[in-house]
Amino acid sequence: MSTRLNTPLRRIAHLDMDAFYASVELLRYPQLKGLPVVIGGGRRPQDEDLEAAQGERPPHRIPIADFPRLQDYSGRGVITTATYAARQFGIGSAMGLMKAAKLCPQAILLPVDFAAYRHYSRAFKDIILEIAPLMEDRGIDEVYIDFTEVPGGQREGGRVLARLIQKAIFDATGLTCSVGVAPNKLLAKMASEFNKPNGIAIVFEDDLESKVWPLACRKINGIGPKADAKLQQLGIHTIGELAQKEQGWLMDHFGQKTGAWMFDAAHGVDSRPVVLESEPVSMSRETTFERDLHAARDKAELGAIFTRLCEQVAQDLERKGYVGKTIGIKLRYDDFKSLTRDLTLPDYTADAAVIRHHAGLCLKRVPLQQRLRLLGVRVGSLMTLAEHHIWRQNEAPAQQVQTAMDLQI
DNA sequence: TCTGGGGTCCTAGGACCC
DNA sequence: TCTGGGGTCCTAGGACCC
Repeated sequence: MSTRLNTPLRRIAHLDMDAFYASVELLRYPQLKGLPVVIGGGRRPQDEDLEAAQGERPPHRIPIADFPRLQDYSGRGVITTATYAARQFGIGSAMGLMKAAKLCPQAILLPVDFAAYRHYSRAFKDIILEIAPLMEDRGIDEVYIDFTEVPGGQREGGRVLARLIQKAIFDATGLTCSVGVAPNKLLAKMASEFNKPNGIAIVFEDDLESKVWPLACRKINGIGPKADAKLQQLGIHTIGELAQKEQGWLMDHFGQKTGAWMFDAAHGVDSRPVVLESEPVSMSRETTFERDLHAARDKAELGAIFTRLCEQVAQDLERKGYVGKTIGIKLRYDDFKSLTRDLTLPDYTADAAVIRHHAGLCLKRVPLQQRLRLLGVRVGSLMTLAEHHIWRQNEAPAQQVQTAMDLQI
């Protein structure tokens, strides 16, 4: 009994901004509220018209008729976000814009404005950090928060604190979010979907059977289309059905690690901590061409794009203060098949010319008869500049000795 | 009118070393 | 001479997530 009083219940929150990109756009263009709006695609001349129109009058005064429509778009690109009104037409994210245009040609198409989304992302995260300092960044519109030791974090299972954070974010930005609070990240992530939008869901261990087991396996973060298809084939559709299987049986079908993990997940078991800081493992840039390119026939164009990608990665590394020693390329052929090649250097670099040279060597190891639709450049095995400084003092002299010995032989 | 961009983690085989 | 394992690093591909 005394342990119960002294040890607070572990309460982890998952917070997810509601239709984030679309909501940010609606702050700017409130006249579009309730209309089918789609965000995505590459830049087009119409986007500049829209920006020019903004220059002349406040965005909220731009007449709806002046916005670009899906039917005016031509080219590659997918939907990043669609408003609920657009989803009514069967439009969903990751759908090709051309396909979406057939479903709802009159939908308004806005260009992606990452600078704006990043600004609001920073803003809502700063607000959370002021209230609850143990926050894990999970991308532009999601975070986990450890409520366990935060004052008020235990009240009503976390509902009071969740409400406070929701209100603080809304008051400062006008954006709404959904929060799930549960004993761990796995359950919190599921719970944040329960009452979307602008909702809160509180889950305790005892709620597993009633609230989690009826859900589709796909709702487990980590079970994607492939694993789900395999589960379906085995006659397993819900998390409850998954939980009925023995761990050994799951390990036989999905491998030791995945099987054990699935078993735990189905039983609501997850001991992953909330991670406050993490170092990047790799940085990359890639681009899909406006039309498929051929290595020989479009050599100059391809070469220029390749060099630009290397320069961008080098810039990203430098701006963020990293060096890396694994240089890689990725390409996608016109039939959508992709492949990667990489090589590891003896020393770390962030130099565009060094990256370009070794990415070029990777490219030589790849068949180039077929047209390409995408090219990418990646630098991995990253290290911070500070770490690299120390590494050079220890490792580099050892390598020099090695080289000297090799030379003697 | 198909199918973006930027990531992480896992697996698996081969090289190489002890 | 034959027969082992482990451990680590490198490379390629693939699943998954936002």
